[in-house]
Amino acid sequence: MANPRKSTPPLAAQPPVVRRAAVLQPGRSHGRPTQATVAAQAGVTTMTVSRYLRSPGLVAPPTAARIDAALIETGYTPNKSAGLLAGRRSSIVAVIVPSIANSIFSETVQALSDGLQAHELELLLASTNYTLEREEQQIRAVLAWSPAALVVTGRRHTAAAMAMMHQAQADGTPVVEIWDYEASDREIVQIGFSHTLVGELMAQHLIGRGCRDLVYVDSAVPEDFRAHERGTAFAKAARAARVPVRVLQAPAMEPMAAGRAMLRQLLAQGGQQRLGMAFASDYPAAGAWLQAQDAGLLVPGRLSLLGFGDYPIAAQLGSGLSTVSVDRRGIGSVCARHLLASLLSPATEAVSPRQRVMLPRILQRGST
Amino acid sequence: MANPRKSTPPLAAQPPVVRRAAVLQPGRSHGRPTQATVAAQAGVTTMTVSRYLRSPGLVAPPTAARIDAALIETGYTPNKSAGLLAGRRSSIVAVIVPSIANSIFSETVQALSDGLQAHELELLLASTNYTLEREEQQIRAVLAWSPAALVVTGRRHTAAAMAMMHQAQADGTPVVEIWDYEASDREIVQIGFSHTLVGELMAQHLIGRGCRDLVYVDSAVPEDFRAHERGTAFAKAARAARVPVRVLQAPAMEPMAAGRAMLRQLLAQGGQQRLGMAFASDYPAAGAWLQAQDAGLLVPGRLSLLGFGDYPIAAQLGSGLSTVSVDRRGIGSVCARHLLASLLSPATEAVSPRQRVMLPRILQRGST
DNA sequence: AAGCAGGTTGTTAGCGCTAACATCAGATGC
DNA sequence: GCATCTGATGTTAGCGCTAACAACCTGCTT
Repeated sequence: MANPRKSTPPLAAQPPVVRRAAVLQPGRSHGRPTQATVAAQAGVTTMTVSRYLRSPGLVAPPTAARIDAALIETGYTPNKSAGLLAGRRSSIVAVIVPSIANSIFSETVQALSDGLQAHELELLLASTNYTLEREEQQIRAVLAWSPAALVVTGRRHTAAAMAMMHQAQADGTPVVEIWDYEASDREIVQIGFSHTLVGELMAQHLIGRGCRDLVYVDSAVPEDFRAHERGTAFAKAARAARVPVRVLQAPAMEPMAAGRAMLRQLLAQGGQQRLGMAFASDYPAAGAWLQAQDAGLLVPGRLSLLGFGDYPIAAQLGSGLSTVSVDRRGIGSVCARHLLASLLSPATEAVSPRQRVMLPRILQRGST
Repeated sequence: MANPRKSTPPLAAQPPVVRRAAVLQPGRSHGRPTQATVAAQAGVTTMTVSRYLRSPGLVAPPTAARIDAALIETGYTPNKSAGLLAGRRSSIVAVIVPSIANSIFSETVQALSDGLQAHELELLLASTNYTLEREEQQIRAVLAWSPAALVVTGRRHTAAAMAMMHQAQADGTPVVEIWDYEASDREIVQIGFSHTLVGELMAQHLIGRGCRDLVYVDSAVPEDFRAHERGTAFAKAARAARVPVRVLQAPAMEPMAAGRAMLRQLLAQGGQQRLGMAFASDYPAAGAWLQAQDAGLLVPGRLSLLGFGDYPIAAQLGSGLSTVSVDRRGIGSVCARHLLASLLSPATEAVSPRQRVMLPRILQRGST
């Protein structure tokens, strides 16, 4: 835990935001109606209002009706901060992903959200922009809201982040890592698939389709460890099969444009063999596909293209872009099930390890 | 002189990994270290710890050092709920968008987030999945967290949602509608552009490029009001120019596939004129582009295609897909600036109406 | 020497809500 | 008729933190 602020701008001690009703009672009150307002209106105590809101069955029908009327009349909005503070039961599940925009995670998040919604759990979503440092910050930030559970992406974190995760788990907050599944001695639950396996499958597929010159176009993002891991496994598998292989990093530009650029660059270098290119995602693969088409290159005769992720675009390109399909939604829904189970009965592990491993699958289409 | 009167090191006494003892003190405490834990450790009162955390300059250096050490040793995590409750000062900006996954909004959200980050404001993001009812629920839900500001998408809402927005605004919480800008008598600040104008521009562009048979392929989502609005304006402008026009709803399938399907359907119907198709987004337009290519159709000779949004894919397709460029990031950053201004000085409106209107722009590429 | 400014820390009193228990009717049993 | 139970509501005491102000230190006037 680092200290919150290092350098001290002595006068800049101003709070970032002042949100107060302009002129109010001497009291510190918000101005908004509270349970006390409702209670007064309905002629009961706040406890009865609270009780009615959280378990209406315990309140006598006539009283309930009065409270109901008062709720509407006052326009009461609950104050979750107060509820959380007093009740010590959180309705928040904190989820930290590398990127919100990236649709590869958004489907998982959607599935997770769907699975939790029925149980009145809300999602607190944060993104790290693919940096571990920012992830650490975000974990710290979301923990300040005392979430009921914490979900992070991948199994690589800063030491401080790991410490917080373990601390949270020790305090009884379920912690889950998604989008990865690799043997480890840690006690954090993983839900995902093996990126090593994906890399191997990709290499095997391209070799099986007759490629004798392999290239893995790696993600340009330094901290996209999962993409790198697929690349490493890809290269290893290729070498094991005695097929020449290169791992090249995509240029740091828009992914489809990067795919185009990579193919141009490779073609400029010449080479006789049937070239097999595997990509860190479908987008650069699609870019390369379009580039190949513009260049009049025979796909898959001269060039085979294999993407990753099974994004919609892969199915739309001509005879289709081969890709690796992973159960993005599955990760989210299994995660939801796991969390619900462990929140309801902390002792048991309701979702078995077997259910937490997803199996990646090669989707062969026209490009290989 | 850190003098621990309370000789209870609460953390050291805990065994390494135990699921939060059910056998804790009779108290209702969480178990996690609080400011009181830190204060005891540092030999000061909680107030001094609180003070140090929020304005370090007010604490004497030696004390600050002791507190710093205590913070690290205890592994203190702040409790935002308690802080919010006591301080009545929120660091949350609630943002409600139709879809998180949809990259059209994610860039705006990203820009907004970037703009707020420097001021220690966090984003509470919620999505409506394009239904007004769900939007109302989400507004209700986020208001329970007493956000410092509320940002919603578009200008159509349920009556109850509108009531909550106005109530919030009356209570001093800035409320902003993004992604739309149309004259109205309400007092909610809008930041965006006129979708009517976009529709007109699209029609004019296609007509200008010689199309004499126009089609607007509308969004399949019933509550994507902004797409419908563009379509309505498109049709109106075409009729004004005495050019035949149809507005067709895309089939409810994956957007690119829907674009393909629409073009197939139109071609099956025949027609001699130069066809001009405008789409609700670049994705179906890209689908149609791919379909046209597969069918060997002359673009833009026989068929002109015009997308919306200027997504990356538009630039990648052959000689490019013409589209409408809107300043997605701009909406977010102007919104951030506006919120910061009105949070700091609620009275003034720092961002002028002129700055809040974005101008859509036709981006002509190879497809028209 | 008393007074005073300015910096540093402590005290008190909540914020809005809820757990745990207490209370008090009316209904039931014998 | 009295003890007992059940159901409905109230009372008390916080949750962890912070606003407001009080108290206490220097060091320096006057």
